[in-house]
This record gives sequence, C-alpha cells and structure tokens, in this order.
Amino acid sequence: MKQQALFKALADPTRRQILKRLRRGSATAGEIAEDFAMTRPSLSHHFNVLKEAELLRNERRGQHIVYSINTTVFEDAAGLLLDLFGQSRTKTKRGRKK
Amino acid sequence: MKQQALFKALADPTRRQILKRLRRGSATAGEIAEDFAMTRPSLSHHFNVLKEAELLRNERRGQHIVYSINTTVFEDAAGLLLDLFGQSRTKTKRGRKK
DNA sequence: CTATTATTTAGATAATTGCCTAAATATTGA
DNA sequence: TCAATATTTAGGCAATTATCTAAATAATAG
Repeated sequence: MKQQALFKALADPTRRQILKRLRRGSATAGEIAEDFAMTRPSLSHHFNVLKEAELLRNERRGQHIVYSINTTVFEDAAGLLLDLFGQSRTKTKRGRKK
Repeated sequence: MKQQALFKALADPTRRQILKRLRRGSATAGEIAEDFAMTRPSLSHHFNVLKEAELLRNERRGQHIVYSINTTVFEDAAGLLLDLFGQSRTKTKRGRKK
C-alpha cells in the first residue's frame, strides 16, 4: 500500500466524486465522463491518480475501458486513520486494542 | 466540518507526522519543531492548515503556544471514508443531482 | 522601556497540480 | 485497409503549495 498516494488521491474533490460514482457500480470512462463537467483527458488524469493509489481497477472491454472501485483499500485507509488518531495499534492481524 | 480542508490537511506527510507527534501529548510549537528538519515558519504554516481542518487546537501559555490534537474530528474522517467506500449512509440525499 | 525568547506573518520562489487542446493509440466493423 | 469510436498521452499554462529568509508580534524579566 502506498500511503502517500492514497491520501493524495483522496484530497481532490473530483476524485472523491469519481469514487462515489463507482460505488453505484462499474462504468466505462465515457459513462463516468457524462456525469462530469470536465474534458475526458482531465478525467483520465484523475483515473490515473486513483489507480496509482489502487483505489480503482480497470479492464478493457472491447473499445471501452471499464473502471471499478477497489474497496479492499478501504481497510488500508481506515488503518491509516487509526494510525493518526487512535491508540497505538500493533501490526498483528486482529490485534487487540490497548 | 469542512470536508475538503480535512482531506487536504491529511494529504501532506509532514502534517501527518505532526498529528502523530501530538498523539503522544500536547506540545509547544518549539517542542514540535525540534522533531522536524524544517524551519519554524514552515511548520507554522502546517499548523494553520491543520487548524483550518480543525485537527488541531492551540492555546497560548505564556510565551508558548501549546498545540494539541482534536480527536473528535476522527469521527468525521471515518464518516467521510464510509461515504466514499461503504454502503449508503447518506441522510436522504440519495438522488440529489448537481 | 529594553532585551530576550517564542511564534507568526509577509513576501519570494520553485515544484506540483489540475485543467485544457491536439495528437496518438487501440478496437471494431465495413 | 480505412473510417469511426473510445480513451489515453503529450505539451502547455495558470493556480496552488511547500519551503525559505526577513520582519513583525506577543509575552516576560529586569
């Protein structure tokens, strides 16, 4: 997990909106673009940033590229928050709270 | 809560370090500065960004200014993550369009 | 009041970011 | 192969950000 990439990806409102859009289900780049008042190249840039943070996956389907959210990173994000605010937590899986 | 300010504040590694430092307890600007290879004005700037996001509070104590972390925002942050990744938890704002 | 210490504010600058247009790449179908 | 469609890559520009030095503000001690 790339901590800095994750935080950075989430720092932009357009990117957060893309994530929310994809919560409703996968979508092609073009379908996503319909919901945004922004050029496709600009959105493509945001897709890249989100992919860098492993928040998205993509898959080519014919002429289209289908994007979907990667919710497993959610756990990483929650862990990072705990790391910033919570009581010291151990690295052991299911580590007991102190 | 200012969502954008919160995400933005967390996006910088120095600021996350400051938060971690303050998890160990409150500290004056000068005490914090001892732990960082950066000028005090630069750190002061980061304090401002964190304060803007309500992640810090400060209080003058004589010549010193004591900073402490505001953990109540932790709940906000967790909520925002859920909002991005989790099942719908929005309050009746479901089909709202921009 | 003056000096000292702690911290912030102001101003400058280099790096990064977000957006655009234009061009390039990839796939499909005639 | 050529044209159409979908998407990305390249290049440029303006706005924002992180950092620095120098100056300003605030509190306290003498």
